[in-house]
Amino acid sequence: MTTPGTPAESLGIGQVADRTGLSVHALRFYEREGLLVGPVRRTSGGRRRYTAADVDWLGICVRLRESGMPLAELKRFAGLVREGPGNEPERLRLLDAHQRRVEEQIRALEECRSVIARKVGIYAEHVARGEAVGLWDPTAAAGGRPV
Amino acid sequence: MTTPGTPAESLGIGQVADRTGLSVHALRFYEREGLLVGPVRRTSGGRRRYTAADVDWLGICVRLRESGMPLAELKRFAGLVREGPGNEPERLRLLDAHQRRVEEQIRALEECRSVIARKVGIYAEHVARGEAVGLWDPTAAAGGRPV
DNA sequence: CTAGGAGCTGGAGCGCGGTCCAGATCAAGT
DNA sequence: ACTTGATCTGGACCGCGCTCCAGCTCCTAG
Repeated sequence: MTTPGTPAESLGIGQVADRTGLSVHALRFYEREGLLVGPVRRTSGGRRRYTAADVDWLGICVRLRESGMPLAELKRFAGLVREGPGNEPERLRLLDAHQRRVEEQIRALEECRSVIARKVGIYAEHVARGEAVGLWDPTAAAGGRPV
Repeated sequence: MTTPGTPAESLGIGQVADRTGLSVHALRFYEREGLLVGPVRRTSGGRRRYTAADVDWLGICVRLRESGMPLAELKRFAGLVREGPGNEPERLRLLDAHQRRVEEQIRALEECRSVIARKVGIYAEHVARGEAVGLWDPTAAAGGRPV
């Protein structure tokens, strides 16, 4: 698809920031921290030029981060990829473990949601009743928890 | 031992820590930060005694925190509850807004999960069939499959 | 009575994940 | 040439949410 070494296909840091949702600060930070698979190419003037592959990788980084992977682990993953073929089982273990954590997170969030939804329901009812009656009556304990 | 022979209706900070999953440090911190609805009762010796209502409230705090509510907002909520009846609509708005954020989080996580699951699938396939074959060369990134 | 563990306070410190600043350089438009 | 804006580097700094420390007190078990 892309002719190797074609500079026209590369993006500046600002454009990459736009596309990935990361700030330019974060992009430089990630690079410094070794979260990228390869070194970012530079123009003669020293500006970063990101390839499509760089952007793809950053997209993955964003997903992994969004789902709670710590930078340290992301760094480990980047390291494995950087090493090249041979460690796929390890990459798989890492991703798979993360996936399980994500599933657990979703489960936990759903539980939170249902707890909150119940509270919302209670308040909605109180509010509806209060507005129907006019004002809430502080003396009415209403037989429920105030929370 | 671990369990002081204390009256049933109130709990020491350690017991509350056990029941809520918060550390004793966190419990004292939350109190200092005004995240509790009322002041915690004390023994004559100055030790905290938590009521069931305190523990209930802390349970809610834990859920809200787990689902990403910042302490500042939790504090605001605590403040509203502390004020007593009259501000239910505001409490409702707060909880409802949070609930929506939680739902958005779940959505985002599910998207991440599916992206990750796809990667896991790819790696699983590679690992299953590729132990003997050279898989993918990171240096030949141009035009190659993304990681 | 004594020992040892749980709890107290105020305040310092920490890990994470960036964010921001200063001061310089590069690149593009007019 | 000049201006404007994007980008560069190294390092300082920040917000959040706790966590830990020192030094002391309380309280119960043996």
